Amino acid sequence: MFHSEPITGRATVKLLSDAHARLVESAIHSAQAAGELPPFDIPPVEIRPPKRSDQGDYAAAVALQLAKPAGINPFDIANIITRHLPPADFVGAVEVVKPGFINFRLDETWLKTQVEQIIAEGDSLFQLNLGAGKRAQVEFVSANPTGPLHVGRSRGAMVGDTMARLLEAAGYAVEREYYFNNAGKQMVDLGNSLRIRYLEALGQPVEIPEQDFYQGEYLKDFARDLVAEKGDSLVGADWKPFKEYAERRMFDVIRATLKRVNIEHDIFFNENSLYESGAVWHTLDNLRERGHVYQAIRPENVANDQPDEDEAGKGEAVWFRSTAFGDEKDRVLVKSDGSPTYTLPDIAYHVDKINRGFDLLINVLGADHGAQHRVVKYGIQALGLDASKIHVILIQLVRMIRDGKEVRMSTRRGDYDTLDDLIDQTSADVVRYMLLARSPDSHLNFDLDLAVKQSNENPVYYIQNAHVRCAGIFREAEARGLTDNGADVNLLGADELRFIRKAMELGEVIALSAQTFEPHRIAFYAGELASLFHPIYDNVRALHGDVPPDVAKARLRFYRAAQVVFKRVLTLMGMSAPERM
RNA sequence: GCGCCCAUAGCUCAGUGGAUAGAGCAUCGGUCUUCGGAACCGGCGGUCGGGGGUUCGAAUCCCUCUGGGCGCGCCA
Repeated sequence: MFHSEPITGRATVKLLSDAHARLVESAIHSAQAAGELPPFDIPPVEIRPPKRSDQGDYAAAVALQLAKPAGINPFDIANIITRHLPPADFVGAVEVVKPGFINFRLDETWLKTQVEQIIAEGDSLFQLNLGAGKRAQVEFVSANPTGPLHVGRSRGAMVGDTMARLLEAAGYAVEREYYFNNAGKQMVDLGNSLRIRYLEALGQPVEIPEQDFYQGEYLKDFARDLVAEKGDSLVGADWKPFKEYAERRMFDVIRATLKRVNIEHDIFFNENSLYESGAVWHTLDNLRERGHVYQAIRPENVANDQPDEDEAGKGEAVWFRSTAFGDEKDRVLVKSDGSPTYTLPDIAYHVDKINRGFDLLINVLGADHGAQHRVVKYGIQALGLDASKIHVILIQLVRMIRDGKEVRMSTRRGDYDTLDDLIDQTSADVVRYMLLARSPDSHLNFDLDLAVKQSNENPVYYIQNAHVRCAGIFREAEARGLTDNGADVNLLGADELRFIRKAMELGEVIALSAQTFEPHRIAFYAGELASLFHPIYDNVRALHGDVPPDVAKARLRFYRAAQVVFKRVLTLMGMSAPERM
């Protein structure tokens, strides 16, 4: 039996779409109870702000959906629902329109009270409890320490960190994790590359290899420092001490770079620890016990009358029968030489994550890893664990555009555009925004020329300027000895309320982003908010013209609230909220 | 060949099966010179890649074709 609870505004209503939906559900139930609507299962009621403002602040299309199951025309259904709507202080006018839309208008008096509410919530504005008591982990960046972060990786960094911030706002306890491998051939190459640079720095004749050599300038810097520290004591050493030194320095560089864009990971997880703990082989044993593994020269389910050329000389490998879970082919877990492929420790890693008790695991990966993560999920399923906790945000690749042409990147060749370079040329805020403000599914053309421009073509400044303007008003107000203390928000006008309406959608943006794993939404919302703000700033003067003192005070109060909203939104994007520009 | 992603204004891109598809830039014209103009207002600009289908309703879901990106290792 549906129990309708009184719905009140004030401090409690943070998700207005949801609140309206509950009103409608309640109305349908009571209409059914009264016999005005026939019994039927109520579909999920979805309510959201319509595109056009003359269609209300929140609109419901349920009546259209219900026409068939109810056997009544949608316009009548809408009217019946409207009659049974329970009272709520945030609801103003309710209108039923043509085919059967129910358009809600927010109550203006209630809306005005939200100005004070926004100011009271401050930095925790629209802090939700959707994830209350739940732990989420976001794994992102996860670049091996072979070089500085380049721009391609950076997109995942911004998306991952913003996702983490939004999950925090939704109420989750969030951990940020960086997974890395320091044991592979890449790292041997890195050690050898530094060894050569070291010898070079000592003035010894060296030959720069054509292959397997990292050419970046940073290794020359490391080499100089290493000479200063150790002199020529490492001349006879192999790659190992160089690899260790390079790794440590590289992580310092990477961490410092991430710090510049307000990203700090809680945990750096070394793949190697999975070997040290035995987790890798334990995972394999578990898979074997469950019968998902077999030993063979080639996968068992391919036609074997024609052996592959490259199978020649290879012994038996250990295969994971991933086809049983929908994979297109089985995967090798252990090579014939006895060493594991990347897949096995990756599965072990995710087992480890799940065992750490997270309710939600988010992986931010580049599109080039799209196939790999599926194999991991199959592995998790094979082990009888809940793979549905794992959600992958697959990021399409970034193309750097300069002078209208694509700029190719390669970490190994050394002619990449590093994230540090990019920040130097623009700013941390510009980089964060431009890499965030795109759907992950969409390829991102990063226009270097535009990013460098500090003009109105650049949306970042437009948004931040809204915050700057609010701060400016209060600097001016202070200089004139004015305050917003004791303001009467009832004196606010329609322009200001239009902004407050939009501000009240922030909760939905946070909730939706967290539920759909689409952090880019906040970036577009920020732009919309700013484009509502600037005209108001121009038209609604607080300190200028013949504005009555009490009205001026109320407007100051409004700008106080606007500043809170912009600061919150900018912070959610990991950007600064400057007071001046 | 197979799998995943993409195709929306001149450009870069939003768009949770709903009402007349939006924004920024570019372009053309206007406001205005300040509570910091990195601003405001208006105009121009679209057969949502083509074709079928599902639905009361499709840019959105399904099929297909075309054109792009990525992936299809006993690499990581």
